[in-house]
Amino acid sequence: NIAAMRGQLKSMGLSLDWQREIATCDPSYYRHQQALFLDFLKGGLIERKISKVNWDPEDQTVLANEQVIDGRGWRSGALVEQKELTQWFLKITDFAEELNSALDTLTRWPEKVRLMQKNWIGRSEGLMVRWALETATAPAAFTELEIYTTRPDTLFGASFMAIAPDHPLAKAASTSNPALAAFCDECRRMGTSAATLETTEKRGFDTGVRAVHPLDSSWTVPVYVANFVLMDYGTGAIFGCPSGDQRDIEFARQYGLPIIPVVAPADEAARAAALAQIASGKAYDGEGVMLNSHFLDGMTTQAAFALVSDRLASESMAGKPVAKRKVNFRLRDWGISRQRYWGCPIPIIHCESCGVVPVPKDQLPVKLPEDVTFDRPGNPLDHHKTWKHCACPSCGKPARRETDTMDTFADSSWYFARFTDPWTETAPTTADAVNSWLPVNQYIGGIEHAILHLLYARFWTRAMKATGHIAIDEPFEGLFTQGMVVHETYKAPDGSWVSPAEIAIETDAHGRRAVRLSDKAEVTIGDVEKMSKSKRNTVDPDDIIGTYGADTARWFMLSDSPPERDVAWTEDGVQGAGRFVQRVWRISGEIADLPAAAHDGHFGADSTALRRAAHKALAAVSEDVERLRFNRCVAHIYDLSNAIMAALAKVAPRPATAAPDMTAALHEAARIFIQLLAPMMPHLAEECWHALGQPGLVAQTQWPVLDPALLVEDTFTYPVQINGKKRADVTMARDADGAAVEAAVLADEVVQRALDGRPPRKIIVVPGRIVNVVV
RNA sequence: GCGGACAUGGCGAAAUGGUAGACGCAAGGGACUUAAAAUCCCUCGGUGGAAACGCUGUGCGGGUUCGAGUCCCGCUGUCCGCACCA
Repeated sequence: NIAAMRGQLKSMGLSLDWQREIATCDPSYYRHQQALFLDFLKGGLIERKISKVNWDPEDQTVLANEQVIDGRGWRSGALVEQKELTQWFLKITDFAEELNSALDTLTRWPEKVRLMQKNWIGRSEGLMVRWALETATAPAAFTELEIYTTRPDTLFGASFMAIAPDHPLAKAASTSNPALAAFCDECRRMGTSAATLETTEKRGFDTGVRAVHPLDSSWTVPVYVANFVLMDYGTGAIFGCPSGDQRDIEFARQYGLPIIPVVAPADEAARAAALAQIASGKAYDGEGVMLNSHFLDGMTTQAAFALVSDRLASESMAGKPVAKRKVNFRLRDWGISRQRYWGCPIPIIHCESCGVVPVPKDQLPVKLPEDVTFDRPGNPLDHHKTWKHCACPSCGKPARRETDTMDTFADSSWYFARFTDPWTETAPTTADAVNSWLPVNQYIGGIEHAILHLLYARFWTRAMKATGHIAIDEPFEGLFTQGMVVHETYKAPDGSWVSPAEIAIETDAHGRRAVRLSDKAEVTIGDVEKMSKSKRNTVDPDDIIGTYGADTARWFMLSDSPPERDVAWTEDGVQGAGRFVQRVWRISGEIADLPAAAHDGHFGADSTALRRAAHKALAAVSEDVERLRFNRCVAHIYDLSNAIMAALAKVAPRPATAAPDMTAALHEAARIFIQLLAPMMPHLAEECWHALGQPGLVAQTQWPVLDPALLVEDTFTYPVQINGKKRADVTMARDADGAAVEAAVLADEVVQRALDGRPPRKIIVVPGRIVNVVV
């Protein structure tokens, strides 16, 4: 099946879950993923480092931040521990700059996705500044404190320094200060969930350490440990400029620290407003002109930024520059270690004497044991009696396998590359195949993959390039994010959710009511929401296919909404699609039954009108299908269906005597009709194609050839506006010139009445479009 | 808090700055039928009118334009992403 899939990859998209499933069913896939891991490790793209995680001691699992429910760090009754784990990290941050800047080259990606990735990568330009510490106040061996700031221009507004509770200086100062140590502990227990952050007040603890201002050695500021400073961004230390930062101003007001306005807009009124705003406790973080800033006064913020940066960079302290420019990223390295059974084993062996030893490539793949149990918390691989015990490939002594498995995002980060030559066993990819097939022309997935999957795949592709497995940077040339299928929700009187299959909808002039089938209880119709098991608003694909067929289901989904938007699954809508399926079959049958008569190639008015309709639909569908506007394709096909029905109605009373030109036109229209709908209703289309007496499969036919002459009408009916409002129609020959159109419009009765004898002030003729008369 | 998107009938939605509501669903009326289903025909933004036709209408307030659902400015609302990122 992978072989069959291969030819389609270029042109079609599959859902990520399908792709992932296909990829991981391939027994050789993990072998190559493990080989890639080892290549990445060798290439310095992977490192093993200590990371702090939320640990649920009861379930023995790592918790994601969003799983740590309440602010005190509890989850399902158990206290969440902060635990340090040694984990494997892919060094995506090494590519942060490139992953960010290359987003601009992805012109066929939705703007929204590119923006989300930009925000996620979070590039910022700033300055690293070293502040000297007053020796008498600082713990031994601490002579300076380095901070990161994006606003060096506001340095004269500094009134305090703040460091993270995990900052080395905080730890050192804690040793002689139990109260400070207690405060740091409390901060660590704080949750990091959004809800917690919103409600938590800014709190700090004065360490007693004082720092010397880099631009004025006579000026010192206190160093606090603060609960809002993050250890893993920048240096884990900041300088507080209350007038220019909302967090800092809250902190300063709480602890009675100075608030010095240093930036205000140049405009006098705006300046007063900004100063008043600061006085009332709201920071001004915009741009403007410097004040209260000594040699910077009067400069723009940009100029001050540059001057301070240059000046501090040229000054030196303890033999090194005081400051240097630094680009920082919000993006973190990708921790791929999972303490789970399901996933690709990490091909590493830990040896007491040799340390971390890669599994030799000829011993790959490291396979998961099949005799595992899930009867207790924790990682089954770790509990397995024999699996992890092995000999060190290097020294032969007893050693231990890595029991962590890879994040499954690793699997989905390169399957598209493997698919280009899935039979090769000697390497993950073969150069000719992978470089000729990739990048994927059109990728399709849900918006939920906007950041993680798509960013990881972009990174992994670059990593494979660095290790010589591929020659491209960007895996996906075009990206389309499709919507979800959503459904109404239903709630019984007792508040329980009721599934769509258990209810009946009654509709009358007063509206819609829902009743539970089992007990006739009135059911409340709720919002249309993403299908979920918990709200029971799901429909079973097997039921739909059993009742209506796959073509009906597909047709309905394509017809209802543009593909990037959610589509609401409704029983009425599916029934409508089902009726259309019947109609298509009927049309095919009726036209197939028309006697075939000799035709001389001349078409009369009625048959030409039908041919125009067919070719117009062909032109419109051809264009819209390329642009993935399937709901419009459906509308055009309905148009054509209506035109064919109308034509059929005329010949229906006596089909045996139908004019040969009309018969020919109907057959042509039917063929085009079936070919247009074949991509959306493939099964029905084949049946109809056969019924029409056409040879072979419609799927194998050439797309119909458009006759452009049929798109051009001989006449054009101009809408005539008077002062921008449509008041009349004037039908002209297609090639009538502007003057002729103008004359005809002015002669029109409605226009004459509006002009009331006066000449028009102005008349605009847009050839082939519209006429507007200004009176 | 920061960033972004969107707002059109009872509903899903159409509309390169050029006839707002294509196409479909729902609803109402009719034909066929003993009846129902299916099928076919008609009506379907609001409002006035017997009708012809008129007025009005794309969240709200302005602006640009011969002409704005579409472009610009300011609001309101909804949704999405990120979020103590210095």
